Amino acid sequence: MDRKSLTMASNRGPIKGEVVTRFAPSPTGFLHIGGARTALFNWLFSRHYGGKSLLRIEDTDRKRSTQEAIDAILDGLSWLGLEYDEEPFFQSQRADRHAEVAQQLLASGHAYRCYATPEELEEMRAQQRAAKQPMRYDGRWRDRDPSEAPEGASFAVRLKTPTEGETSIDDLVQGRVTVRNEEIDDYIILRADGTPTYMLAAVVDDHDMGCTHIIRGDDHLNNAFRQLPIYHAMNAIEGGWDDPTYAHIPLIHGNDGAKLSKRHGALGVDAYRDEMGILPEALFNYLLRLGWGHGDKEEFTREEAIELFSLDGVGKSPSRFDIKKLENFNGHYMREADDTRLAEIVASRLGAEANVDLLAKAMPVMKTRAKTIDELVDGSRFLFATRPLQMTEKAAKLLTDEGRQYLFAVSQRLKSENNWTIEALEASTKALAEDLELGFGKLAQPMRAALTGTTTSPGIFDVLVLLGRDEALARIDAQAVAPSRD
RNA sequence: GGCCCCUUCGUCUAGCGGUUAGGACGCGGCCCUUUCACGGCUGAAACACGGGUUCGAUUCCCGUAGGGGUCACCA
Repeated sequence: MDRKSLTMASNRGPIKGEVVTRFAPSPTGFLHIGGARTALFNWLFSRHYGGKSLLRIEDTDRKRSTQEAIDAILDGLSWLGLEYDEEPFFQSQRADRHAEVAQQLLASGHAYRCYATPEELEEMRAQQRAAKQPMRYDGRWRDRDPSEAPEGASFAVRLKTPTEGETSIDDLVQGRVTVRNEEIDDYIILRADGTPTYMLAAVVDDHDMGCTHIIRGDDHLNNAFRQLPIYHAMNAIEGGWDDPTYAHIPLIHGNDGAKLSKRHGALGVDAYRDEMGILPEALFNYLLRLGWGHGDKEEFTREEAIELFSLDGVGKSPSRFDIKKLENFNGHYMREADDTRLAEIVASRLGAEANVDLLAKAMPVMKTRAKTIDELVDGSRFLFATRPLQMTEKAAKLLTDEGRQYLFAVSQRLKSENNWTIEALEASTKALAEDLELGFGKLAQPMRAALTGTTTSPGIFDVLVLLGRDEALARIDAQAVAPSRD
């Protein structure tokens, strides 16, 4: 089956094994939320059809590309579990190939030399701007005879794009989109210094990598109409350059509806992992649901996502990033997560004093009380606190004279309790409350303060058992005061 | 400014001519309860506006308004 019938079959889905997608970030910064979702959709799409997922680093802007950014992107992708079927391609290593295609285009008359200087072009745009005319290259060198070229002047190579008619794409997300060809100017494919521009490099790489589907942000929608003429020209020259199928997914906006920028929480995925304590499966699920839906279903495992994902479930309107919902997913996945795994993550943040075994034991009662790893870490600190405990303001208020006297009574009672289990401790503490004719809370809150230094914690008997008899009694005794005689 | 795209509760979304417009997050209430959570129940909350087409429009078409994207020898 050739590419054409593949495209035509797109509403029923491509044929298994023939799909090749790519994620093509430019390494000028971390992997942000929008890029991560684009990567996710590409990956899911090709996995769904049993195709190939490729990765291409668009590092042709050497000034802005950094190794740190490349590492951060690779790291973020693997953390999310998006693995690729081949080693990453580096666009900068393919400049010769790009130039080669530019020469083919030039030799065949699909491109031409433009001797206009940057200053000259800037002036042209200024005039267009002033006259409120569309700003585009006016084709001043398009039909000039090569003999008119200034002696020894440098030139850029421009693509000779069609001037009449119109071009339509059947975008898998946007539907049919049509643009008049006159809107597309003759843009530069090879700079005066002989290096390729993005517009050329992306097309050549997509073709050479065999990409069948181009899934990217809809900020590239206009680029499709600029890139297609290269496919058409090369197809005329040597054949085999069929149009790819496009899918332009809407962008993610910040909470205020503006484009997601660094100010708006366009953090790198590493920040969600390291600073907030988000689990990869939570971000995966959240990103999946941002712009894509499948009926009422909210939670998806990786396998379900691969099974159910399709581009016609992707909406056309931009969506806003909502940290609350991400946190909700995170809480959900933490509750499902393996206790030892969570304990290890928490321990690595707590440092030397942490004990993974104790954390793992505590995790069942800790993790229902946290939405992020950060909260889990904070909630776990009391386990490793040293006496005298730091009291929060609220906890200190609980330790009134009365409260301290209750603690004394509790201490007396628990010291005679040899069976240090939740059930036994609960039975004797509640019996004490009855003896004293007190509500159980009157005893529990001062205990919580004395044992944890805070007013919120897991159930008080869980705390008692987790700390162990000696430490628990020591903490209570540290705050207890014997009732005065009078 | 030209071109392109978008518009269902505050947010993410379901809906694909006839529904009491559904779910989730968040928010309020109740239950559970030793705190905080979790969990359960429950409540408030939306089809941007104006024209058509149609027996009937959230759904199809055209405008208006609002929002977004893009117009480099950046990617």
